[in-house]
Amino acid sequence: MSGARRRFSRVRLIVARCEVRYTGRLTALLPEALRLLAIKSDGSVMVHADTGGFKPQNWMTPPTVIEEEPGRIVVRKRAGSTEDRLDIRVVEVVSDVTHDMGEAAALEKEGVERELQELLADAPAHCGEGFRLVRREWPTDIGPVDLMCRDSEDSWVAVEIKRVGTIDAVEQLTRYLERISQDAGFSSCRGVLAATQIKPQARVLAESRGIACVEVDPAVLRGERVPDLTLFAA
Amino acid sequence: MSGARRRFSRVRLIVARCEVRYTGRLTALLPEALRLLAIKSDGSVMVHADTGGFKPQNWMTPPTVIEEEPGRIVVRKRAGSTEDRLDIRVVEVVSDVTHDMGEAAALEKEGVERELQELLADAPAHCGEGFRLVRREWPTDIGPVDLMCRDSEDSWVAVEIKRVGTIDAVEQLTRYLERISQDAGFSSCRGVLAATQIKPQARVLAESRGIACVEVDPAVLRGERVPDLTLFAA
DNA sequence: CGGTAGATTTCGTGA
DNA sequence: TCACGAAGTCTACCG
Repeated sequence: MSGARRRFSRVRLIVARCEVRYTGRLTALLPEALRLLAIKSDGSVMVHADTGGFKPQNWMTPPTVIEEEPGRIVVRKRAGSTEDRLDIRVVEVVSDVTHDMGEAAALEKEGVERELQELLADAPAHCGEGFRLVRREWPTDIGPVDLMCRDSEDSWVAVEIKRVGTIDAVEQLTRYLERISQDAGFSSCRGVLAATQIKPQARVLAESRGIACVEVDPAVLRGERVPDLTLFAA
Repeated sequence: MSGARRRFSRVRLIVARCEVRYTGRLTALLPEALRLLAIKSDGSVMVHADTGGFKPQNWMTPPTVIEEEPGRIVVRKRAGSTEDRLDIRVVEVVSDVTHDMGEAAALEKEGVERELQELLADAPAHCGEGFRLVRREWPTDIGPVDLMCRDSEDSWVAVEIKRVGTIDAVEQLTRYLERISQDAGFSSCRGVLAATQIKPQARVLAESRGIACVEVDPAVLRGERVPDLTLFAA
């Protein structure tokens, strides 16, 4: 079944003078100009200009229905009770090619939050002195705590891990702590925010709520780099 | 000066079998496969597969430095103290075309939060009966309140405006209210969350904190649509 | 299918 | 330049 879909794996690239109108969550009009249209086999449609970085000027994400007739391409998509719609009025086609693409292997990433959580689960002491891991993804009814630990005095500590620690992360951890502390035995549970980078305002908010902040370096956790000696200097 | 730059307004499209490695904020590897490379004249580089929606599998946003030699394209970019780097090992080129693009006119948008704020500033009564606007973007030291109003009993009301009202919006408004209520004369200030759509969980959280929720319809605010009569029925 | 959290978020704006 | 907040965020995951 999925093999059958693979056969249609292709990208169509159209360079054309066109006007594009989007109606949906907002209304947007791209006046007539030369643009690049890219249509993927999964139904994605992108309208690119020569500038503007990685973001298309206009687009539609799958699942879509694409209708084409001479001088006109309409892309439609259900969006709740209404409909998102991309109307492309094609004035002149400069180029229109379709390329068959083979099966693309998956992207391998490292350095995202997931990996950070794995590294800190293996070395919880980087979150605080004497920390021992009790459980990763400790469940609460409003979502899982990234790491639940006990500290050197056997007190509970909930650790929230982010790549970038923002106010949102502090709010999230605060909600967990509110929830956890309602359970008997956890009333004294405290919180630690561990992140590769912690925003100043997040730090202020966290510390005003008694939440500790720890900046961690993934390279150090991976053992690729020797930690800054001053961290351990007496 | 800007005219000179315009002359190089173009997009280069390469379909090639290649392997792509990104190192920077994280490390990512795309194994060898047939992919679409798009290089814009502003220095943007995108690596697309046939699926995966509007987001490239790998990319680099301007400003970049692009170095090319046979079988290899390297895209580099300063990122703080380090360097972001996209290494493309090109095994086989299927197609390599460059298209000149004219000047693309600017995009016109409406319907975003900004417009909603303007509309509600002109008609604050849609946020609550008898509301009068005192000030838009009322400053606090943790950020501006969207609308500061007084209600029919002359009490202060802080209005937070969102397109979609989520838990985050409730948290944000809660912070403002905490901050505002520390000032003499504002201790009784209450909060209203106004949004075109309010998520059920956000509504529950808001109401548990005494924050009122109001769903507003931009079309009605613009006078394009007659409001649902049941809203005003006795 | 709806809701939540993550993202190389990107992108704009104001200090 | 930095930091924060919006975005047609998009996307993956979980219920």
